[in-house]
Amino acid sequence: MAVTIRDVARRAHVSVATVSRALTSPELVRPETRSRVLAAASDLGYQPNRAARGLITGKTGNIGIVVPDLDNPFFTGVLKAVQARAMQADYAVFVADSDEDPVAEAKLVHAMAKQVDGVVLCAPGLEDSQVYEVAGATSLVLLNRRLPGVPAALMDSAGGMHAIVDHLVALGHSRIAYLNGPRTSWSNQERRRGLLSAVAQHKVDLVDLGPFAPRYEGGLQAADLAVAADTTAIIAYNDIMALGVLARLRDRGISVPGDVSVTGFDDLTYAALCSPALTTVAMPVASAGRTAVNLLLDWLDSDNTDVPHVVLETQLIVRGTTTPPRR
Amino acid sequence: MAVTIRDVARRAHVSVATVSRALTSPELVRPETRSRVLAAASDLGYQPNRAARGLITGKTGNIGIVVPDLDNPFFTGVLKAVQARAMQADYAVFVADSDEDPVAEAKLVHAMAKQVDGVVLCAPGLEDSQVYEVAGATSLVLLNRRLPGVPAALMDSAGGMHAIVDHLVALGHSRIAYLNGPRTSWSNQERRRGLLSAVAQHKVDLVDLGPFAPRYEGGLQAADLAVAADTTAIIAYNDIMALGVLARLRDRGISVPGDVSVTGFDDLTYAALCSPALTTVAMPVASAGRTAVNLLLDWLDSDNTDVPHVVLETQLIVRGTTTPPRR
DNA sequence: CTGGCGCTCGAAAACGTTTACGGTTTTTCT
DNA sequence: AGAAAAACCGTAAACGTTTTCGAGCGCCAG
Repeated sequence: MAVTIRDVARRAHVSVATVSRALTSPELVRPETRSRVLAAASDLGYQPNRAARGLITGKTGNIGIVVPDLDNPFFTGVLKAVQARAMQADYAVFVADSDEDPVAEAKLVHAMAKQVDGVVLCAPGLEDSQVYEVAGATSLVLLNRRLPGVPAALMDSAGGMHAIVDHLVALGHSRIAYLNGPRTSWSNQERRRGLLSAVAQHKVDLVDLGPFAPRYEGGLQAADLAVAADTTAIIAYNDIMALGVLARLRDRGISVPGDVSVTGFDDLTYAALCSPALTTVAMPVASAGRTAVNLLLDWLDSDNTDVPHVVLETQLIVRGTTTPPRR
Repeated sequence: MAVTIRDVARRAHVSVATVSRALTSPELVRPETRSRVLAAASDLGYQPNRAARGLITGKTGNIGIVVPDLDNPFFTGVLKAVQARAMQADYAVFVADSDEDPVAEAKLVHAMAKQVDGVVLCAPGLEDSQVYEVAGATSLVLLNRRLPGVPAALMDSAGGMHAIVDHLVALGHSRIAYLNGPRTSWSNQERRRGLLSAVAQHKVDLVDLGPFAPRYEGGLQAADLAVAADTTAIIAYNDIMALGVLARLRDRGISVPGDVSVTGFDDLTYAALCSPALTTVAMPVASAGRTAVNLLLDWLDSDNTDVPHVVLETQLIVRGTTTPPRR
C-alpha cells in the first residue's frame, strides 16, 4: 500500500542506500543522481516512515508538551507557539494534560519519554525532586520555572509585578492589597518576590491576603477582605481572580476605578474585553513557547555543557481599572 | 541503554517470541512462564518500543487532531477531551494548528497521516472535495461538520439557534437581527438553518446582516447596523462578536438588556463573567471531543460498513442580556 | 502401538529505514 | 600516463518488535 524507499530506488535505478542518502545527506550523492531520486520520490509521493527511521537513529522527530490545564488560555498560548515552532523545525508535537495533578504530570512525562526526543514541561505543582526525577527519563525544558541544572524559558513576572507597583505608587496609592495565589506555586512566589522588592523600595503599606484559589470565585472572596482592610488598590494574583474582584465590587456598589484600583496578571483576552478594561501585565507566552523549543532543540544536539535559562520580558498594560486614589 | 525485549527474554530464560506473546496475547503462553516473563519485565522496567512495534503492526497507537486555532477556547475544549479520552484508551495525541488556513489544514493531515492511526479534523474552512481528498490519507472523524461517507461528531447548533429564537419570541420580541459569521463556514450555515426554520415557524421579522468577521471587532461594526435596522434583539454568530456588540452599545449609551436584548453562541468562559452576563447557548465541546475519539477507535477496528454521525445536544443558557422588549 | 491433535514455545523472517564497509569510477597530481 | 586520492554508490547488517512456521511433547482414539 504505502510507498517505501525501495519503490523509489527501483524507479530511480539506484539502491535504497542512495535514496536514503539523497534525502538525508544530499551532499553525499552526485547532483545528477540526486535529482533523479528526488524526482522519483516526489513522483511517487514518497514520505519516509518515521517509525523506521526512528528505530535506527534513536531519534523520533517528536517533542512533547505537558501542561496542567488545556482550558487555561495561558497554557494554550504557549502550546500554540510550541506547535508552530516545532512544525517549522519539522518536529511533531505530543500534548498531554495533567489536569493539575502533580503525580499525573510525572507519569505523563515518563509515558511520553520513549516517544519523544524531549519535552517542555509546565508543572507549577511538581516538587523539585520530582522534576529532577523525570528529567532522568528524557530531555526536559522547563517553562516558567527555574531549577538549577535544567534549561528553562522564564518570564520575568517579578519585573511585571514591580512595574505594577511602580504604576500604582506613581498614581499616588500608598496602601495596597495583594491577593495571593497558591502559596507553593512557583509563579506566585515569583510575583510576590517582585512585589516585596518594589514595596520595600517605595515604602507603601502592603496588605498581604490569602492564599486564594486562582479562580473567579477566589476573586469574589478576596475582594471583601481587601475592602475591609481599607486599601485603595488591589493587586490580584491573576486576571481571572481580578475579574472576580471586579464583579464583587460592582455588586457591592464600589466603583472601579473610582473608589479602588484593580490590577490583574496574564493579559488573557477577556482582560481587554471586560469593562472597564483591566490593567494587567502581559506574559510573553508565545515567545516563551518558541524559545522553549529552541532551547530543547539546541540542547539535543549540543554537548549539554551549560544549562541555559532565558528570561523573557513582561509588559505592563495600563487600561481602565487604575486611576489616582480619591482623597 | 534502553532495556529491550531481548534483555527480558534472557532474564526469564525464554525466547523473545515468548516475551512478546506474554505481553500482547497472554492466553498463548503457559501461566507459569507468563508470570516469569512479567516479573522479569517489571524488574527491568521494560517498556516496549512503540516505533518498533508500529513498524511491524502498521498501527502507531497515536491519533492526531488538527484545529484552526489553539487560541480559541472552543477548540481547546475539544482538544482537552480528546486528549483525556485518548490517554484513557492508551493512545497518544498529536496536535496541529492550521492557523485558520485551509491549505495548511490539508497539508497537516497529510503530514500526520503516517504517524497516526487516525485524525479528528476541525476544518470549518476546507472545501468538501478537499476533505474527501485528505480522507484518503488516513482515517478521519469530522468534528462539527456533516459530510456523507465520513464519520462525524456533530453539535446541534441548529437546535440551539431554534431555542434562542423561541426564547426571544417568548419574551415578546418580533423584530430580530442576526449577525452572520463567515458565509461559507459550516457552523454559520447550520446556525442560520436553525434560525430560518424557527423564524418561519413564529412569523417574526428577521434582519439578516453581514457577514462579519467572527471577532470582537466584527461585533463592534455589526452593532451599529443592527440598531439602525431598529431591532429589539440581536443574535450574534458567536460569543466574541456578542461581546463586541455589548461594548459598542454601551459606548453609544444603549442599555442592554433594557433597550435591546443580545445573545451569543458557544458559552465561552467569559460569557458568564462579563456584565451583564451573556445569554448564549452552550456547545457540548467536551462530549464532542470524547465521542470523536470513540468514533475513531470504533471505526479503526470495524468493517467500516456504516458511517456513524452522532449529534450532541446544545443547551440554551439564559442569563442577563435578554428581557422582554420595552414598548 | 500408531497416528493425529492441541498445547507451548523457539527460530527466523519481516517491517522500512540508516550507515559501516568496501568496491568501482572519476579526479587530481606529478 | 600512471598512481594516489577522492567521490560516488551498492551490499548487507542493524534497530526492536511481531508473527509465521514448525518442532517437541503429552494425550487420546482407534
